[in-house]
Amino acid sequence: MIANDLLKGTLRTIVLKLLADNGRMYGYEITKKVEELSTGKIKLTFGALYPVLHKLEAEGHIATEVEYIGKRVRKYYTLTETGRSWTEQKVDEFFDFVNTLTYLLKPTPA
Amino acid sequence: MIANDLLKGTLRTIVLKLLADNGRMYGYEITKKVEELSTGKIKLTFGALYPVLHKLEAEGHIATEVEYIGKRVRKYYTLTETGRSWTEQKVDEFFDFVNTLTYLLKPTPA
DNA sequence: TTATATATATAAGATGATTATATATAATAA
DNA sequence: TTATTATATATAATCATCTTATATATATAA
Repeated sequence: MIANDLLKGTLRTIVLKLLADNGRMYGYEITKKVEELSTGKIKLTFGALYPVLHKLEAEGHIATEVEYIGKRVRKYYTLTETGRSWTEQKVDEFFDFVNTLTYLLKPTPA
Repeated sequence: MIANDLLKGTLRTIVLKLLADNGRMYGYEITKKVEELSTGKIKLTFGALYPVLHKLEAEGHIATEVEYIGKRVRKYYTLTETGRSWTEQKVDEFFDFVNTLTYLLKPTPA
């Protein structure tokens, strides 16, 4: 049984994987990176992103460091130990889902 | 920009594609077929399926025929003309989404 | 005759995303 | 120098979708 959250919550997986690949990142940076990597096809909205980041933090998957760029606050996020293994798991789950769906949507049986 | 409904609403796409491949089907049959094709990995719930079927019908993508098996009612669904082209579009959109996400989640850059 | 499978349907509740709004600094163009 | 755009985070209202629970009824197998 595929985790239902996968059907909706790909956002979490994307955020986690970006942090796994790029070390530490801040929210705004994440939206830019996703837009860049997807050649504009995916644009994360802040109303979705920040709640997800706060939730991941509350769950212990990511940790924060606050930095000041001039007078402007910037919150950097990094994966925790548990966050790292959880990311792998989530990415695997996603590809499992894709394989299943690809099979369902590709063939044209009798 | 990838359609946001894709991130959530793969259920609609699955239902449409099954109807495209198998001609006419009824609700219960669809759940069984999805379970079979996904080797038990995806189990559609009726609380999700029937509202989707009703919505697709209201939108003109599918049409119904009622049949009686003994005394039991069975509602067969078939794609309409617009439903058929819409299905193609939805399936294409899904694979576009998969390609983008695969790129996002696969590489491990610097 | 009792449990399971077939068959459809809706309502309550949870979750997740969009849109709107708020606040503030920094950089660039007019 | 002033207006606009980019940077940066955050929350609330709203909407769509999915899960869980519930209701109803027939057919079949143990």
